[in-house]
Amino acid sequence: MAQEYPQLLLNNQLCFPLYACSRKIVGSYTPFLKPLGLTYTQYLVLMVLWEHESMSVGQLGNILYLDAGTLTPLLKRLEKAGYVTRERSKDDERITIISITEAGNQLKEQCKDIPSKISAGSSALTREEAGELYRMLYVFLKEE
Amino acid sequence: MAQEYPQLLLNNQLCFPLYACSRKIVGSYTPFLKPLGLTYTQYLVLMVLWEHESMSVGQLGNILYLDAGTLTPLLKRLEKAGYVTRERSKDDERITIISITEAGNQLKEQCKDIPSKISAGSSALTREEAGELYRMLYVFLKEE
DNA sequence: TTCAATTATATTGCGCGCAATATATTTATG
DNA sequence: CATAAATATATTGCGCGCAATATAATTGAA
Repeated sequence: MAQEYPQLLLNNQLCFPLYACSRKIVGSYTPFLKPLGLTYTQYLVLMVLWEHESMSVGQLGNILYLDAGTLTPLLKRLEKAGYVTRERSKDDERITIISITEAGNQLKEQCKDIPSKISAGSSALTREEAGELYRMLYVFLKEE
Repeated sequence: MAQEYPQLLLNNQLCFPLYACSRKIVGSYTPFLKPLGLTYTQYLVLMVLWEHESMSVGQLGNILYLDAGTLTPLLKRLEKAGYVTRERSKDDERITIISITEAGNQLKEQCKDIPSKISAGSSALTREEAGELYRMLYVFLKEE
């Protein structure tokens, strides 16, 4: 059947390649993360904590664009694995402070070569193009 | 804590903005799709069927980069809603043929203005930039 | 022709991702 | 000071998304 509404064609939408691409690239981390017992989202959380050491659930959510419904159970799994601690702030009992543990910091050593292995496979874009892509994605992210 | 491995900084990775961006844009469809009782992925499936009318589960998966583990339950929900039918091929009983129904085709009328409403909110990129973004995403998608 | 390999879909299990709601704490207001 | 509003996190429910496994049909090779 011919499509009388060209705007409804999959190939005319920016959203679909973005969605498919995101899943594909996130999936490309699995071979490296699964042996460590990590998911991609857990890896993102750890990257933030490797940089900042300690942070509230809400701050983590602001940085990663995730809410407590996603983060709370994920953080409990990381806690159970021994990579983070969860404790209520003394100053404000509403806030839960997440901190990286010694074991969590040691994971960094096992993860430090992952980015280069990932980007090795996706050399189809030049450095400039990748930079431009990065910039455009942040235009969307920062919007409104 | 300073990060001794700059490649592990969130802001140095292309994958994260892609992942966050994808979720944000997919989420922007919700206000339009939820009143119709559809999810974004169901909407993608319907877009393919509005164009092609009838197709196997495997073909749908090839187009949308999704596997039977995702598609089978999703298609059963669309069947239950009356938007598609699922029947085994006469020629090859392994194949399940998905076909759009009358009711499924009528949904097209209610969806035809969604793309313009979505892109209206994301006018931060010029037409040329959007085209360039689209092209780069497909470079990743088609890779290997 | 028989049976092993291949193909197509379905099922199971688990971790998101997010909307909606609940709970507890803090802040603001009268 | 009492209490209503705001804030931060937790819980619940549901639909993906995907790996792993299962099932059934078809194809291929001896």
